[in-house]
Order: sequence, then structure tokens, then C-alpha cells
Amino acid sequence: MEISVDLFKKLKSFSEPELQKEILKHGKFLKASKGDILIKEGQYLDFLPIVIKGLLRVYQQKEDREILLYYVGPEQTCMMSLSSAYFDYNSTANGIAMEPTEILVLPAHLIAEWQLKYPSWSKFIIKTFKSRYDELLNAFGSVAFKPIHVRVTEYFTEYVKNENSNKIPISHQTLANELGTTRVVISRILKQFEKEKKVKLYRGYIQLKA
Amino acid sequence: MEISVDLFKKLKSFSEPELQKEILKHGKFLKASKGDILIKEGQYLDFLPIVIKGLLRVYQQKEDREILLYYVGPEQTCMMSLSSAYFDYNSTANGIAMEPTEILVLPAHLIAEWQLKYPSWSKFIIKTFKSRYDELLNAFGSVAFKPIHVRVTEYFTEYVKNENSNKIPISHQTLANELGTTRVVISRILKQFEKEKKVKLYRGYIQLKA
DNA sequence: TGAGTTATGTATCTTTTGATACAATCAATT
DNA sequence: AATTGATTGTATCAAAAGATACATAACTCA
Repeated sequence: MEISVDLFKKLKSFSEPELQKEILKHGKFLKASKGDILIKEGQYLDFLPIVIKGLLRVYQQKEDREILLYYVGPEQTCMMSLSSAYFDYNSTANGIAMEPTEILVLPAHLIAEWQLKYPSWSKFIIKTFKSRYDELLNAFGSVAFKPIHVRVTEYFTEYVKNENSNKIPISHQTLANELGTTRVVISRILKQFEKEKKVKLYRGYIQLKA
Repeated sequence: MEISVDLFKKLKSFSEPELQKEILKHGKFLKASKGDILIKEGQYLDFLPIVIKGLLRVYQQKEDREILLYYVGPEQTCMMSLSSAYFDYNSTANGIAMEPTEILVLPAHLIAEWQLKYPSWSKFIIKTFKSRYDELLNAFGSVAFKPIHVRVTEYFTEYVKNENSNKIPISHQTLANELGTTRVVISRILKQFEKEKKVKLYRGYIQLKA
């Protein structure tokens, strides 16, 4: 697939025609398959990936445990690369494609340049920083103050809100990774929830009740 | 004290003369006493505080426990207000002056405006976002993966690095607040450290050994 | 000086979380 | 059908953290 003007039907954040021209001129298009690792901890990033379609999962890893920082969906970009446009910076997180994902790749040096030229770009950048920060702050508050069973419940609530479905297709292990704990802990908590008639457990998915 | 050109001896981030003029024109000067609460959770902020001298502590609170997010020192500003310049936003943290603190207060609406006009301002803004994000990410990783006794040790290491002193003037209760736990837990850990000859405990301060 | 306040020490008990081990079940593939 | 791997269920044990309660020590200031 080629980069074309159609792109901006999906990227409504960039309204100025001049900016659109520049994006078409400098941008490259990339397709990632499910499971592709796009960003690694310690890696230096000199490009800015903007997701067109699909989903990236950004997480931290320590030994065999990992924890979710945030997802990058369509029209969003990644903090880590954003930072390295201004400063020497190595990513402190990993990014992996959760599904087939289409990405617009821009050279990092343009970020600062466009910041001064295009209000919509400037707003996009700030918005990215702000929302990532908020998400992280939120996750931080949860980890610092809430016991895991509450965080599991909140994960479910969030899922229902976003996906509008009571059937959550996730394994215990994966859920444990999202929340930064271990599989046994999650299985234990879910079993307890089942006893309390809050959920029904199946292989590969969880059915929420009420 | 009046706002004057002397200000920019302390605020080296703003190099353009034009920008300096604007700051002198629109900025107000504020003195906060130790203990003054400048930002409250839930509060809407339409101003941007930049610390000239002194120190602000920004933290979250849940019931009777609190946890440190970051400090704002000279030449730095606060994420929360930065965000509200662009979006409707209520602060999700509290900010308190740790010592007598001098603050330059700017109307929030100028943030976006200056972003497009002054490269040094733009850089300052991004730098703020980035470093606050990094700090938070760091704190997050600690809370998610490290047991409290390790975080206590890291707190000490950090203190020595910044203050260049082995004598840490802090009460157990305050240290507990910094790390988001309770006093008894901290006392227990410190006593253990003392048994291991890592520290000596006194009323009001902790003496690090070796 | 002595009354009140803040800081520290510590014991006991409970809850939460984590580590390890193993069995049972389901799914996919040869 | 048999093998393999992923998923789930659970039991046991240990460690970390939190809650509560109470005693003591040190400071402060009227």
C-alpha cells in the first residue's frame, strides 16, 4: 500500500494542507504482523511511529514479569520515540503489535520543526504527552494503592466499556502480565470471583455476569 | 520583589529576548511559605507555575496514605497545569511547598501561543513533559516490581547523590509517605537495616554508614 | 518543671501476594 | 489415536506488607 491523501481520512488530527503535504513527502508506511516487536527496552529511536490501524501494546519487563503501560491505537503515537526527538534517549519500554498493524513512520527530527510550524501538530504532540501521562498516573495509582483483585475488576470494567462485550477473551497468564503479577495469583482470584457468582470461567475467556 | 530582567539569570531556559519581554509583561510573582498547598486534587488550573527558587512536592493521596510523584525545583514547572492549558483538566495530584518558594505564574492560555513562536519555550515544554514522564515511569517500575526495603535503599542512594550528605533528616512517618506505605513498616525495615549495620537511627534523622 | 506533642520501638495477628509443584483438561497437529 | 503444548485448578509453604495496640523516649514551650 502506498501513502496517499486517503491517509488523512484516518488521521484527522492533522488538518493543515501544508502539514499533510509534508507528511506525504517524508513519511513511510510500515506493516507489522501480530507479535512483531517494534520497540525494545534500551533501544535508541530516531523515528516516530503513528498508528493508522491496529494496536500496539507498550509494556515494561523485569526478569520474567511484565506490566502493561498503555496501548497505542489508531491516530496515536508512542511517548518513547517522541522523547528521543529532543533528547538522547533510550526506550525504557517495549512495544509489540497485538494485531496486524499499519504504521506511519516519520523521521524524528521533523517533530521539533513541525512543532513551530503547525498548530495541529503541536496540539497532537502535547495531547500525546498528556494522555500518556494520565494513563501512567492512573496505572501508578492503581499499583500503589489497590489490591490485585480490585485491579482485575477494574480491568474488566474497562474492557466492557471499550469493547462493549461481557465476554473477555484472555488467558489467566496474559491477564497476569497485564497487571504485573503471576498466573497463579490470577487463577486464585478468578476462582474466588466465580464462587461469588461474579464471573464464569472458560478456557480462553471469561464471561462476566450482571 | 518585582519581576525584573534579573529573573533570566535564574531562568536560563528562555533565551529569546522577545520571549523574555512577554514573560515580564504577563508574568506575576508569587511567594509561597513552607507548607502552603498550591495545587489540590480536583482543582482546575488556568495558570502555569514555574519555580524560581525553592521546592514543590507533588503527590497523590488516597484516604490516609499518600505517595510522592515528583519534586518541582528551580527552573521547572508542573505537569498538571501544563495539561490544563490545552484541555479541560482537573489536577489529579497535590502540590505543596517544602520550603519558602518563589514562583513565576503565567496565564495558561499563553502556553499554546508561545509554543508556536518561541523554540526555547517549545523545548522547555517538551522537556518538562518528558522528564516528568520519565520520573513517573521510574517510580512506577519501582512500585510495581520492588519490595519496600529496596525502595528505601534507593531513596537513600538518591538522597546522597543529590544532597551529598550521609545524614538524612527525615522522620519515619514522612519517609513512609514518600514511599506510599505506613510508618510501622518503615520503622521495622530501618531497625533491620540498623541490625545489619547499614544505618544508625536517631530521632529526626538517619545516619548512613559506609 | 511538667504537660503535651511528636517520634520511635516492638509485639501480635491477619491478609495479600508470591513461589513451587503437580494434576487435569483442552486443542492442535502429525 | 497419540503426542505435544497451552491452559486451568489447586495444595502447600513462605515472605511481605498492613492493621492495631501500646510503651517509651525526646523534644518544646508555657
